[in-house]
Amino acid sequence: MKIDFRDNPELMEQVTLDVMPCFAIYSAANAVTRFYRRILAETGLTYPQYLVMMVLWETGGTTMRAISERLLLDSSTLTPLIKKLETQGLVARSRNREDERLLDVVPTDAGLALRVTGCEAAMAMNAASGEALEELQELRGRLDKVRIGLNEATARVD
Amino acid sequence: MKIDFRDNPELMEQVTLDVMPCFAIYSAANAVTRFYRRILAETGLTYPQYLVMMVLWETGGTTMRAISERLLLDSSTLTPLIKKLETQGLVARSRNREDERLLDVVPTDAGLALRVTGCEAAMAMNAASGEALEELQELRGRLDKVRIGLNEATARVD
DNA sequence: CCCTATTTAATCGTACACGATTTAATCGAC
DNA sequence: GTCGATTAAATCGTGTACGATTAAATAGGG
Repeated sequence: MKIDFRDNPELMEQVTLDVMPCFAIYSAANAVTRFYRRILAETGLTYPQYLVMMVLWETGGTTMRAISERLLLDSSTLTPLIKKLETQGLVARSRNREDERLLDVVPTDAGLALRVTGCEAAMAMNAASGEALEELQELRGRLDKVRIGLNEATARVD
Repeated sequence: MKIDFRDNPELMEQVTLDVMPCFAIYSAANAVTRFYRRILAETGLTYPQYLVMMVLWETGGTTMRAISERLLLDSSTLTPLIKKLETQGLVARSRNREDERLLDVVPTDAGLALRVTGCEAAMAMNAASGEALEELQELRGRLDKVRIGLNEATARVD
């Protein structure tokens, strides 16, 4: 099963972008953020900002640590992003009373008010994909498995 | 089939990150670039740079315009990226003789030499995903359909 | 042939991602 | 309790993505 491309250089021609699932994932992700850019324009949210708001809508407010675990993004990505949400008046940031290391992030009324548009955006993206909801859920399940496999393989090297 | 969340606010609770295929795509794409960061470290390539090299390995050299169409990335992303590949000695950039608007991009010997490692990286990513090749191809097909649907929907607004 | 419309790269500004490092708070073994 | 280890955010540097704009080259109708 192990292929040595050095011994069979002609096999390299079989490895093309067209058959690489990683490129399909990468390219679909770019298409997702492009799509949401349009549909979220009225809210002023970018797609990653929208994901943070999703977590806050679901939880009603939580810590940056929890957002980081949920979205698999680290503090160096989330800190400036959440600060921007704060300046837009959509969230409030404050240190946690019990543990001052933690940052509480809570949606404001203005932030909560965007939830309707947010839900409509999610439905619009499902519709635009041209796939049935059932197929999309199957796709989602497979992607989750791939993501877990890749992240475990990446972590294993540490 | 059309849902008005304003009339049924309780339905918004059904719209969660867990069921959103867009988040699965986005998050899997982050996992892909994280995984390749490790495996491509020895080549000094980032994942997007690797994709450009894939196009050059397949074509033997082409124009920026063709790379842009193949990868669905525009010149504002590709120009600095390909300039970096040039300073790393992996590609040569030159204006096309027939049409001076076009930029020819050709792999150097050093660039061609990375192809073996590049093919091994693609195989490693397939293995790390934990899915069979057949499943990965099915996944790829579905993602292609979703990407096309999303990009058409995004373009339709123009 | 000329002049406008189109096409292609490049440039600029904004916003992610993430590795590496720093700082401050908490934990825990003793 | 104290101090070294751990944890959480923030900071910094590098490298994408992409909309908007610019500059240069080509195409094409009169």
